[in-house]
Amino acid sequence: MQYTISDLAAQFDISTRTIRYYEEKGLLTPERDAQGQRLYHRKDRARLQLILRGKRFGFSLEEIEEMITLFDEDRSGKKQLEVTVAYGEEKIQALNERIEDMEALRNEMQELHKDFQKRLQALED
Amino acid sequence: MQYTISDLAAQFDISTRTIRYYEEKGLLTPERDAQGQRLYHRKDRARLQLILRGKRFGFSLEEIEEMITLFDEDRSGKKQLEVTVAYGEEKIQALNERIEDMEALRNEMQELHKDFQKRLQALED
DNA sequence: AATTGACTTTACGTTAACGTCAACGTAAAG
DNA sequence: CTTTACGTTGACGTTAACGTAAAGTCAATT
Repeated sequence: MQYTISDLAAQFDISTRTIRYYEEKGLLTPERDAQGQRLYHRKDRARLQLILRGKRFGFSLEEIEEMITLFDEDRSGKKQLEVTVAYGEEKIQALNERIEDMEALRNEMQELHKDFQKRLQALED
Repeated sequence: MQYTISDLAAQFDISTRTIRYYEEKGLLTPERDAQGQRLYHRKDRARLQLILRGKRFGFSLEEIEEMITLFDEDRSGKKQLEVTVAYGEEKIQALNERIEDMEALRNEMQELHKDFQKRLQALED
């Protein structure tokens, strides 16, 4: 399964410029066909999806790059593996905190929402 | 309990410029003392906290403004209440989707992390 | 053969979210 | 009374993350 740049743009509802920009920044490295056109495969698509997901949580492209290259390179040496594992744990922990934080926000909003619903009920009686 | 601008800046580890910027954009409206200095109270502090929380999830200041004014104004009329309640439900739903999305990201990272741990274990035997 | 459509690169433009600097006011401390 | 610390309002600077326009390539269609 392979995609052209506008295929991906359509799928994710972003501009081709955006995709090329991610490549400029080193976040994507698609193949090229005989005419020099970009060819994206399953793996490139997954990467793009990760990028967009990260963006939705307020991570900068720089942070996202860190996160995806973290588990992407050949880290065969033991030392390298140790660093990767330790750093990965940090990142996952940070993610967990963020999730909790977001749940707190949702709960706050739900409380407020309940209040408003009550007031509406009172009016409807 | 009241705070000066640098009190808040220190508490949240942001610059005073940032706080003034949020005021420029209408997100904060602190009192002024006799000398024209900004005075922040409990409610202002809570608002700032909400703003910063929203930022961490990649919401723009414009979106954040929407969310905080949503439950902030005097919406006494039934029509107003209905609109607020309906809109609030939408926002909460969006938040929930975002939380799920974030959990998906965390799970992906955890899977990768496990792989690396296994490879490390294999080396250590 | 000419047009259409999708792609390419290069380069300048734009906006949000601040940083930074200048010039000034005020109040407390030494 | 001067210094120090903290506040104020402009106003210009900066950076990330794209938008947009120009000029060209290539393959398929008319």
